[in-house]
Amino acid sequence: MTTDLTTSAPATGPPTLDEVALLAGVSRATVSRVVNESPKVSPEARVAVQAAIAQLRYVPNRMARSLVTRRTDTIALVLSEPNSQVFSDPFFASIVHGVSAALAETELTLVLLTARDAREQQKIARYARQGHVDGVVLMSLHSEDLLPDILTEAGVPLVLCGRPYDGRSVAYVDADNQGGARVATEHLIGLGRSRVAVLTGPMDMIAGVDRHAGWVAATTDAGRRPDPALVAHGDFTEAGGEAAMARLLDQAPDLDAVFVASDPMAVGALRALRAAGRRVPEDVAVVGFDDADVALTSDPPLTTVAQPLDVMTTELVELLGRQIDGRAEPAESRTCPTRLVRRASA
Amino acid sequence: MTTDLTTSAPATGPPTLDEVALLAGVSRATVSRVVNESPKVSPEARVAVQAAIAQLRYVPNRMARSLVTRRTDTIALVLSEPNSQVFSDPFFASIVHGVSAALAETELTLVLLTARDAREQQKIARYARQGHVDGVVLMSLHSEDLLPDILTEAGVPLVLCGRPYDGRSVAYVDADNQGGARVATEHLIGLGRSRVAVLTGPMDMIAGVDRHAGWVAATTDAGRRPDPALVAHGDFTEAGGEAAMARLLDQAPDLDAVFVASDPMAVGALRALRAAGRRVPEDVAVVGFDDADVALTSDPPLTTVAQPLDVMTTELVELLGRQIDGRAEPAESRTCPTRLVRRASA
DNA sequence: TTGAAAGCGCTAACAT
DNA sequence: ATGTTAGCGCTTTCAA
Repeated sequence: MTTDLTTSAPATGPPTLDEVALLAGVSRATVSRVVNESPKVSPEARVAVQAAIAQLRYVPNRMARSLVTRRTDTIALVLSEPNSQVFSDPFFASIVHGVSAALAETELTLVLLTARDAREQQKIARYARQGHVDGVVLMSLHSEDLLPDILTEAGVPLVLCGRPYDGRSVAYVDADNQGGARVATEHLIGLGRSRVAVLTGPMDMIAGVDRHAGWVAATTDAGRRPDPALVAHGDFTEAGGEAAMARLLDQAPDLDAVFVASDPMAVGALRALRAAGRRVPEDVAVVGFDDADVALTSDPPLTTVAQPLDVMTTELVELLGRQIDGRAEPAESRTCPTRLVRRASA
Repeated sequence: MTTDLTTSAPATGPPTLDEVALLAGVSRATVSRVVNESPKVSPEARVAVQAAIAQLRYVPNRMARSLVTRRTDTIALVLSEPNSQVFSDPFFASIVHGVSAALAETELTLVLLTARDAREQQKIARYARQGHVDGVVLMSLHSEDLLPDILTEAGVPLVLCGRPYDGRSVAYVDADNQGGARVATEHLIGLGRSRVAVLTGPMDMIAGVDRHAGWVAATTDAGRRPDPALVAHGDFTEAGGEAAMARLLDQAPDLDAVFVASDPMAVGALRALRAAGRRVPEDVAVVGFDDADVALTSDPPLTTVAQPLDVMTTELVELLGRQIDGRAEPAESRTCPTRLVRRASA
């Protein structure tokens, strides 16, 4: 099954650099230069090579190339989360969309990897260590994740989407959750509301913690005591928001404003408020937190804290790129500002 | 920057086979045999090599291996669909979950790729042609997709998830949509209903076409004329289902049963029925089509046609595996039977 | 500007 | 059972 090199016998598999070189009447090196757009090639040679490439439908073998360049030109976006329905999370979908949009201009390819359990995490770690990707963007939503350590220790360029729960030294990009929550709360206070509640997320997610902290800070700064009765935790879902809002109304019937720390929860909260006969915003002013880069299509339209998802995804690939190129400070991170988007209601 | 081969100087990058061999006091070939679990290795050698591997934290370089084996041990699941919110589609999420579960037992890795436009399709085609993956499972929901042709023509093993719209000769795995729709309709007719409507999907999706065809077949077989007034098309979404149901009630106020061709649409349809003051199932009997392998948690619970997603995903990887190993008939395909799951209501 | 030659890290005959 | 050897397809000095 040895290929006869002396004849121009039809190739066994896909065409190689040598076959192109043969057809174009130049050397391998010249073909390589053309493929890699080196300027040091004569126009005639270039044309001949390009013709040969087209004729043979030549595509460079990335494995062979990677072997020498040590680059794969692909980065992984890994979703480390046991719950498989995270796909349905609009925030996740938006991040995927943003990152791949940021990569669209590039020659880089994005591969999506999911790790539902420790075993799959190991598999991904192996995949990365084996040199399949140049770097990884990790969306890890909870605290007990092995991947950051494994990857860092293995020297795989890594940027987290979302600040790590513990203060570990890893590069990350996050929205300014605390600042956003603070602005939202201040807005509500500025509206003259006296009992401003917060419907925050689970406290094992940093976003939940930070958004709660922002409410506490704004409340304290206004010279008020952060009343525990004004706090309820949802799970960032619509149903969770509805239940938590009901609890809040129970704990503090006199509340006249609420900052809801995610937009699905806000939809649920509005439903609970309606069910309780409270009017929005006359009776209760509501500010939401936009997790999905989508204007909240609620009824009534809500003022929201918007996350700059486009900025975040851009920073994500920018930072990862710097790490890959070796021109990044250790654990260089970004916290992207949010902004308050005022809509009709409050 | 040349590595000094005469000394055991600390390696520049990750450890290589040679370094392991040196440390274990054997040859490269023996290390390779241990790594690849060849039986032709003495216990002593094996132990020594394993120790060296552990000590050096050696991980084989997949690029180098692929270059010679011509295998990457990774397959791609590509989602070819312009609408980026497909991620939210529970059917898609279920397929991803099922395929990766089927692969969990294997050494194969699954990478997810998305193609929102022609440009991204080309990028993916290139990615596959460059030898990054051993094969691809393609979820292409609409008809005008370039990828099947490009990949087939490039000789990339390919299995479609869902029957291709045109009768092209490609391997695919699909649910028996027509059979399922037929059974659902027959069930409704068997219930004694005389005006059985259908709320089907868009006709540029084969699933929509097939499910509609099943309704037509069952209706005709029952000696009835398929009344156009009893047909409405949704877009497989909840909102689309609600709107289409409203249209249906408008076109045929006398309908007393409806087969709804997707479960999100069924949820919407129930809402529309409720809004119109129709009672389910007394007034209108409803059968849904379960796209997400999730028991419909509707109110009231609905009898549904269940797709065997676990079977489908298993077949998907099985078929692709056969193609990769070169032991598959050309365009060998599977149509997986559905079954009717009766619940309280109808 | 071009070509010749030396590998990248690994597997797979082929010897031994 | 083990080592030696020859590449896989490509990039990249180094000469010419």
